Amino acid sequence: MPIRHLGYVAKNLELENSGIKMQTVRRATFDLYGEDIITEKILHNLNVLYQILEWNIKNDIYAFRLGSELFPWLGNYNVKSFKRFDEIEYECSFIGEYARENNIRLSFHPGPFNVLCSPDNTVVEKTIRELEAHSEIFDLMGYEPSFNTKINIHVGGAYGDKVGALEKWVSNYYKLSESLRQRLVIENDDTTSMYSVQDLYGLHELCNNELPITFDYYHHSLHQDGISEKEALDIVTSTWPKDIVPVTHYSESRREEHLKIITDICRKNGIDIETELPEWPTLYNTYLGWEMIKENAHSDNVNGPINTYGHTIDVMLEAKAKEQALLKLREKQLILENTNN
DNA sequence: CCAGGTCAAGGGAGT
DNA sequence: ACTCCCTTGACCTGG
Repeated sequence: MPIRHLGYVAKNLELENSGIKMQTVRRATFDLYGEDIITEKILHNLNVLYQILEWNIKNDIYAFRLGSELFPWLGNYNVKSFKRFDEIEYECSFIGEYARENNIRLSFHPGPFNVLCSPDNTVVEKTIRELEAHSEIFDLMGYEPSFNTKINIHVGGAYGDKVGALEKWVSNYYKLSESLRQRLVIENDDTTSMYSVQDLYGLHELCNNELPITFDYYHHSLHQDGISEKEALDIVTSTWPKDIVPVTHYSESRREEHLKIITDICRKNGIDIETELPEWPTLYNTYLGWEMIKENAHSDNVNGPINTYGHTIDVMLEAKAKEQALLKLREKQLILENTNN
């Protein structure tokens, strides 16, 4: 049973197509209407979330990442001071109870703008406020602080000096509340200037071995830093407490998916890519477009296999096609449990 | 009603 | 300097 829960993130396309979707507001709207519009959106979004969880249960999906837009402009207000806080609190605890009763694992992934090591103290202060606000939502949902309800971020900046940036990160990490630190986890990056699994293991040690690492398969493939996927997974799983199942993120390359679609079409129609493709201008132009796709862009769907190397983990799929991608992957059943290699 | 323009946050990479 | 990528496309407006 190597993958315990296979989950997806942020939204459900099927429900969205039937008009059930999260809402947010622009800054100007927030400034104009303040807590009234935020309250309205929060209550709406919690209702949508309930329907997503309900859909997930029906489809045997027991892990879901909450989008931060659940509470629009989180970190810019104290929800406890809102006139209708009672209602928000009630709905939150209802959701939390519902998720716990059904054994659903929830998590957050605050945006890439949360940078604990920024040289700009205003950014650090805003980051701390926003992360604490995420943690407080889990409090409202009735969760004890735990890595079961993780709040996942990246280091966020290197400034050409990873060591210095990490030192700064650690000093700010200890400014966070105890509750937040019992939820906060750190994820590996996809570029060499940023943080590999090994870099983060160093950070884990600097944080008294209390900061778990979320392993992102695809990011690792783009920034391996000299270690194999298996070695990386061995390392990251060791950073989680024994009684908590580690979480990993899984996605694939949009560029390769694009290329595969074109080559499949060509193969089916007997078109030789090297010599004959230019005779089909539309297809050819689409083909040429693949190089424009950024290397780190995510695909719509994923093919797997996801290799757990004998570890028991939860896997969050980060695919544009969301729950549809999950259903398709599950059909393919391409999940490996290798313990050797 | 819908397509297209625009947006709120920090940082890095590619052009 | 500008655009894309990451979290996550949704909001808002003009035709």
